[in-house]
Amino acid sequence: MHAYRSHTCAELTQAQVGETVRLAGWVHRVRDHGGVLFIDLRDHYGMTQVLADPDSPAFAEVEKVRSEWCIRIDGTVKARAPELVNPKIPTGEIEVFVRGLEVLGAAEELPLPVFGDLDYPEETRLKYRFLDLRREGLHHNIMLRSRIVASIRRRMWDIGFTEFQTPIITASSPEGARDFLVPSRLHPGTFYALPQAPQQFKQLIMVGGFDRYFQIAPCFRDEDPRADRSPTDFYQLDVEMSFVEQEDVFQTISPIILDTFEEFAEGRTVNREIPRIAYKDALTWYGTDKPDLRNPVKMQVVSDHFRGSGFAIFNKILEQEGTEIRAIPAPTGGSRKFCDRMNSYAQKEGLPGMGYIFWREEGGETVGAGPLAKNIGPERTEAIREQLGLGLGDAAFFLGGKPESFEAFAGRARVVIGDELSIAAKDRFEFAWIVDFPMYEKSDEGAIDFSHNPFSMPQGGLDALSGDPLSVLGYQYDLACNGYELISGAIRNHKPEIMFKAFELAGYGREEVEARFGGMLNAFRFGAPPHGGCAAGIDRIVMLLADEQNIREVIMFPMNQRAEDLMMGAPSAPTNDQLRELGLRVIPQD
RNA sequence: GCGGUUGUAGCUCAGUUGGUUAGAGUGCCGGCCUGUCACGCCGGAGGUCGCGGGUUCGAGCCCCGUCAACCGCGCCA
Repeated sequence: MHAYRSHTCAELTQAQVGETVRLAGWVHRVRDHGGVLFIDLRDHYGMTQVLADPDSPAFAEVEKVRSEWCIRIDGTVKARAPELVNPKIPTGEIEVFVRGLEVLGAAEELPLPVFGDLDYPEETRLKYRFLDLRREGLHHNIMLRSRIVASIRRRMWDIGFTEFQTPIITASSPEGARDFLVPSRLHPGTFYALPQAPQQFKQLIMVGGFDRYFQIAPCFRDEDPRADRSPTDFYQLDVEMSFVEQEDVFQTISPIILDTFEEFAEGRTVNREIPRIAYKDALTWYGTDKPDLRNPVKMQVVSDHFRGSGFAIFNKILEQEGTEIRAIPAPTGGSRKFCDRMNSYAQKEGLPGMGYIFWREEGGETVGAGPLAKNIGPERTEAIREQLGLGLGDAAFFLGGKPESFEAFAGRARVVIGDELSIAAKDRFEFAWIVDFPMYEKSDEGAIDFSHNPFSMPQGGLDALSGDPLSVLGYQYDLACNGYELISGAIRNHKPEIMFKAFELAGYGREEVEARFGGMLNAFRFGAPPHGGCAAGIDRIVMLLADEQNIREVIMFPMNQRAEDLMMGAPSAPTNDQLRELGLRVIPQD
């Protein structure tokens, strides 16, 4: 007999009745009736009820075990009488009569119960992650993650991609997020950095003559976390291909994502036709570049209806350059109560307020109501209703000014409206490729800076870079799904002269670009192929498929909100010896 | 760095307008119980009400400060 088990806790059926078996696992639950005592024994695979009574030589020992002790039992498989069968578990037709017991690991009183499905504080869960991982929900999520990763990897191989590993200890990349630095012992005073992504390596792999690379790659960024963003490290499906245009990347990656989502959808539907939405349109219609398209609310520009109208506030706004009035339609939101609530929401968010019109019945007709409708009169109100495609019982909210001043709020308001009115579809995955990202943006100080990836190819190539930088679009794209950015990618800029020009517009001199990206730039001088790719957030894909709102629910050992590992005690102070060897001194913080 | 929410028994929570000895469930300890599968019944232990200060005859509750956790903003090419 094996030292620990002959079967798993999910394996035994009536076929083994009468056999002597050995099981090992954790005590999930004890039910002690004095004369007979039941234990639900749990392992990774499932649950088996074991029992003992005074006829068992191990009875006295079995009476002592408590929740979450790790034990091994020897016993005989018994069929349960029909009325005693437990249909809730696969092993419910049998039970094991215990004749021998070995305690493999006793447990103290638990800081976190494994049994049951109550919610517990994040702090406790993270500190005792090993207990939380025993619980059904998290255990299931982690297994799901593993299956999703395996599925993606198989799919990538199936269409001719190969996986390569890239360095973890590497050079700092000056753009983008904060680096995690690693001090060099051999070269005191210098530092390696952990890669924010294998970006430059995967491009060098293409220059190296390989094609269709992928990697489930760890990425390291020293930024503050969010519910959908892990601090310190996370995983990406990193992809790069040679001799491709943007459309080739879409055609290659879309099926991978769609098929993976369908495989794990469990009844949820997946939109197979992925729309392409220009970045600019996404901001206008949804107020964000990662719209949740399950929400039917689509904002529209309605400036013309207010130009020269009786509504002085918007009139005045429209006199200024670059201003717009936009409407957020709110189907079924046509009550004063709801409109007022949204108006105060806007005020809470720091805006002066949101004008609104709602349509109600008056003398057998659908008429627009509310102060704004009074101001602009019935004709304009009706024209707005027609443009927005609204009707009786609906409402619309209005925001005015320079789009960048209210766009982000409009996006949030759209989500709140969708939630409050319960008009967003559930049980769906709605994807959209967001395309035509601008190459540059104006910083708060007015300087021109890269708005996204500086390694992207500008649409129109070198010629496009001689005009207004702010109007240059890049071959750069995101895949949005249900309000999350799942994928980000680009066709890369593989021509040194275009790269110098692109960086020059953002204020980087030739020497600086040479110093910072010399490795990659040099490679582009020796026959670089046109190439492009993308990176998909593994953690977010799993989060969506696991129907979780927080990324920690799909990461085995996550950091807390302050990037601390409460279980391992990271970060921690180095020893003086370590510091001396590295030539470092810690400056005390105030 | 800023804003919001939360902090009471090992765990999950309740605690009225500021008023006697701060409660419940669960877990733990002891006792009873031979068919439970959230077993049941009886008893017991277990509290710096996050911490510090203030107001008050009296503070878990009100005020100020502070710490921690989470969510959001900034940040995240």
